[in-house]
Amino acid sequence: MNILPREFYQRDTVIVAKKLLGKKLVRKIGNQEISGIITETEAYRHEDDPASHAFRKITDRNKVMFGNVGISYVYFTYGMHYCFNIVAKKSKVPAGAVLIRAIEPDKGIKKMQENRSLKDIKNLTNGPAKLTQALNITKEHYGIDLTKKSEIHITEGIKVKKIAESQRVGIKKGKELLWNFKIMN
DNA sequence: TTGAGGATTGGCT
DNA sequence: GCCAATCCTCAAA
Repeated sequence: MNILPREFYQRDTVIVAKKLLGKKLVRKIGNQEISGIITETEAYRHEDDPASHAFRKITDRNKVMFGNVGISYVYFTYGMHYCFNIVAKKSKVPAGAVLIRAIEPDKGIKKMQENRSLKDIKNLTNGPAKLTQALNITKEHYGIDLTKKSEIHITEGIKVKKIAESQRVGIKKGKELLWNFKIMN
């Protein structure tokens, strides 16, 4: 399966968020492979988006959002959860990233069940902090290049028939923007 | 230097 | 439906 090239992420953040639906998120742990199809994403941009971590200015945490595209942005929140994002923006814009909110388990389901201490497949990776736990993604994976065949990368996946747009989840500002995207297959 | 709050989840009522 | 868990980040003083 082909890894998505850097240029894929060199477009408007909202476009990339939609295009990432149906793609495959692959996590390699030693010689084992865990993967899932991306089924829900959200776009977070820059100064036009008050909900974005990059809204105010560059800091130690959000600095990768201002850097090269196709890089992972992992952050820690609520004292117990990690969320996984991919830096994506057109070249004119200084910052932006796509939050991966849900995936559908593909390979390594048994390993995901171990990581989550849960058997129920439909609840394994259907939330932003659930999928990082299932794929064992932590702040160790902050700033890694997803266009290389490393621990985490994104490949071509399935065809998407229809995309549903809605308000983003769990934010206070910027709710009027319909930048949450889900697969409707 | 400090403390308020967070792109969430799961368990309990 | 409600709320605790839990700790890192950043804005404000």
